[in-house]
Amino acid sequence: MSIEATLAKSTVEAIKSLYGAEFNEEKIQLQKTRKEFEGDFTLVVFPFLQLSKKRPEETAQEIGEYLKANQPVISSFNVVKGFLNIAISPSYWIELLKKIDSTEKWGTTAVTEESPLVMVEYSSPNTNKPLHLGHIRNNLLGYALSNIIAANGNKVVKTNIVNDRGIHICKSMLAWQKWGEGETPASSGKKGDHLIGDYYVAFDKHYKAELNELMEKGMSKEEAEAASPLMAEAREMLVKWEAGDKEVRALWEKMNNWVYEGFDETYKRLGVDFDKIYYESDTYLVGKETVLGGLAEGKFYRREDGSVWADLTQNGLDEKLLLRSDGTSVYMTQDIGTAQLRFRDYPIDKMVYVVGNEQNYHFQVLSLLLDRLGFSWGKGLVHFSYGMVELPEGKMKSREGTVVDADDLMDEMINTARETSEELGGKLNDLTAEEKAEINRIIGLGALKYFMLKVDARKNMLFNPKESIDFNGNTGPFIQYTYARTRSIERKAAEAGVNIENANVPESISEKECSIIRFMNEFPAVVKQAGTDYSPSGIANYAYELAKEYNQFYHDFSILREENEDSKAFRVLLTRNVGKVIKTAMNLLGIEVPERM
RNA sequence: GGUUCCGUAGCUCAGCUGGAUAGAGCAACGCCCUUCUAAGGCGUGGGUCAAGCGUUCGAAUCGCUUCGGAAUCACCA
Repeated sequence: MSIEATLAKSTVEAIKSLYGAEFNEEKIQLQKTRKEFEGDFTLVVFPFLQLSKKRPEETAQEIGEYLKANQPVISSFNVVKGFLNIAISPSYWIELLKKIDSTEKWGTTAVTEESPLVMVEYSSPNTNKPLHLGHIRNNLLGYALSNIIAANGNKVVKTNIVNDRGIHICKSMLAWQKWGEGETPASSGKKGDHLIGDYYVAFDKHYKAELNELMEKGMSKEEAEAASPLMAEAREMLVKWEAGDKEVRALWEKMNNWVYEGFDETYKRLGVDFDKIYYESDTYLVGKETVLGGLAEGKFYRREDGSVWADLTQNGLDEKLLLRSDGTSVYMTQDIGTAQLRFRDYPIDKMVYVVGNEQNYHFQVLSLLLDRLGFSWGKGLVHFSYGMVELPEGKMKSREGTVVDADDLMDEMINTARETSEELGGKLNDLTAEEKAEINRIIGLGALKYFMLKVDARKNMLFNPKESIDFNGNTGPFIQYTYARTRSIERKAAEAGVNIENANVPESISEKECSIIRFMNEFPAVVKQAGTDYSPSGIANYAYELAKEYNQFYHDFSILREENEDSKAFRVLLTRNVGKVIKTAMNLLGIEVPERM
């Protein structure tokens, strides 16, 4: 039983014994004691006043005395107004530290045969342009979330649905045909996704020019858009694609493969991966079948023009189009098809979609439709809805060239890490170039990842490219730095022959040490909370707090210079486990930690 | 207009299942490297928790209203 549960249970007994009343154990308010007061846990006694019919101070005093008499782990208590501050004896914390040390994966729950299967969809790129800052947030959140869900004892299947078909792809293809002169990633040295992205931009440029020309001739904007020969060609290409035209399909495959090679590189560098990838070119027809099946069963209805709709007015929503009058699929149809295929492939208990908050409505509808179509997990699907990444000028706009490219940003972060470590007096000078590069990569990407993950996912966040991402303060590198220090202490302790395993328990330990162990005591609850809230930021902020706590300890206490052998061993043991917990937390976020930096 | 989300220090963000004097980091200004890694530590200044009303012993946190901002409401994806 955890210490908190023990205290809560004991408090219930105290209420019963002192006031002869029952009190629901779950309603007991036990919190961490604030720094400015003495103690480890604080019991809020206001809720008991009705039962005690006494003043808060008196009530707290009585309960405190009862607890102290009945729970040997309590070393002392004090009362401030209606707050009962309870101090836990150091021996308890020492035992806990040993337990943490001997628990292989402290804070995580093992997966068993019976564990539910959770599928997490994230990333979901279009194949017509490279990944940008918004995708970075998506990928990092999705990956971290998958780790957190897995750490809470679930089987996790990470999946990616690639939007590889549609008019936008045809635009790139057409532009490449017209102006590409056979350019390939190999011939130009460009990454495949960037190459295709350039042609997507080229299409837009020519299209805009064409519209302007037509508008100068007196057409309205709408008329010009309808009359644009370039757009007509793109549409024609899409029709050919859908008809399975050999030439178009071959070009499509060739160009998409360039993009995939580019994406793979970016994913690898970001450190994310997938267990199963779906392609919309495979799923959109399945969606159509499923919708037609639903139509036959009377779940949907057909309008006079032939289009198929779902009536969601009884759910407080509108009517939703599922198939166009020409029989082609819309976005929603594809998602239904993808769901169908996934359900065939895996025994899914829960589905989590990591998709931006701009699609809240879409997922509300999808949930209802999947439920109506008989998917057991449809109703309970989770749309992990995250906020946009904004620039100081507002939203990123590809047309205005304000998009922050994912590859460029990663390059920049790693460069900055290198410059910083050189400025700091070349602290890595005894390492080989490869070792240095590896550490700078870990730090640069750590800064980026932590920056993206520490803020509440559902909020829009601001990224200022000019001010860039910090390496000081509440950052990834600070936490990594703290970890590197713990590892350094461990190495030096081993060299000095400090005997951790068989050391005696020191006679006394400091408040700070108790406080750090109390911090580690919270870790399993933090992981659990992050799992139920789907909140990587909870883990991120915890890692920072723990690192900060240890840094203060590190500064104020001699660890290896401690005279008393037992104390020295104890502090090294503490250090080792702080490192262990930091590493686990960071790995849940998908952030690597360096052995030194 | 309907729906949903957001508004906390100059800036970026924590805190939100109601609890003590609202916290970090950045930026500014002091101090600390012959001392286990200074990407660090300590200190100073900085707040009408958007505003109002309500519920309560107690509200940044819950409810209602108003004001700001964002997203969405397509035979686009």
